[in-house]
Amino acid sequence: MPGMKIGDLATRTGTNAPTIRYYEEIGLIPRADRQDGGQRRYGDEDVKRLTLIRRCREFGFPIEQVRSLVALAEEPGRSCLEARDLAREHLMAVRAKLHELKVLEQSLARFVASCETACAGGPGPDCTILGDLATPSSQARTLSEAGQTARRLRARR
Amino acid sequence: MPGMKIGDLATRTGTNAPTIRYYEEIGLIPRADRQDGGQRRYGDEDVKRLTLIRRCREFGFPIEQVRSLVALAEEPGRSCLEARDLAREHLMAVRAKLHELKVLEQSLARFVASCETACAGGPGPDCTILGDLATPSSQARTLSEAGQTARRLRARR
DNA sequence: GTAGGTCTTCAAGTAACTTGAGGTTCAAGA
DNA sequence: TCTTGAACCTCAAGTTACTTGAAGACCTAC
Repeated sequence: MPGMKIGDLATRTGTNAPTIRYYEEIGLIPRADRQDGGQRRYGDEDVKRLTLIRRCREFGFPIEQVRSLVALAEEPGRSCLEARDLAREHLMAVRAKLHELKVLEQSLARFVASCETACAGGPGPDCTILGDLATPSSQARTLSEAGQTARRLRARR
Repeated sequence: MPGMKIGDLATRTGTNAPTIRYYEEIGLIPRADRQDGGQRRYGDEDVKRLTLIRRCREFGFPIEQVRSLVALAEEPGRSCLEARDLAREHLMAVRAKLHELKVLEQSLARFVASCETACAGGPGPDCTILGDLATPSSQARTLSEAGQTARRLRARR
């Protein structure tokens, strides 16, 4: 009776139940306590852990990267500098993604807006505005650099 | 001699060459012109198309979603309203992601900063700050809602 | 003309889930 | 107390989106 079951944890963290079982299987989260019938029970720290995991996964950080971040979060006695460096690298990658995402957002917003005014009703023939969406970003290297970062992060386990 | 080869397109868009071949195979990009020896040649519009594709993929939009967006970008005569609606849905999803990413960025930044001051040198024992990273976001539903959106977008082909 | 880097196809491998089958558990209502 | 239906269990197979490898062809530069 203490703690929530897998379905509750799932809805609270925006994860599917099978995914949670999968994470347990690969050891990304610790094996959950079972009650008599064998059903898993979870507590608040499981919500926290899984939230962190999902947030990272949502933005393309590979499981192995997430695993090391989670490990740092769990063992507080470990080298603080190591944690900081890992977090800093993570942060840089996140910022690169943030930048790219803003570019995408602006292009889309501009597209929707011009759609609104251009073809107010019928099928407009001059709706080539999407071309704008596809222009390589100002520096023309941001995308590939973000890729680089991601790949580098992946490489170092 | 006209146009660039696959390696050039790859570096310009931050894509691997095999991925480009794969995209051609599944029909996400049109079959490239070949020169005598059978090697693919690309032009500027290929850079644009692939940039758009990669930008969308980078943020988790499934291939089939990207396919329809690209299709809209190619056929300008098509229903403008349809394009707008699709783009608008896309935009909402992007904004949700943007919000989540900002939360992640701030948590990471705060973590790095407090690491800086707390353990300026040796291994600090009180480095439990990572717990902060894992707190469910303010509304406690943002993450799952973003998931919802993504799933809905995926569902409608 | 030959060396090496880049290209070709095709097949198999990988990551991170997702879905399905077939059965068990549990809380709630009759 | 019994029963029924939703939610759980395990295990296996399927899916998406690539990635890697093998074995060979091409092409530019010396």
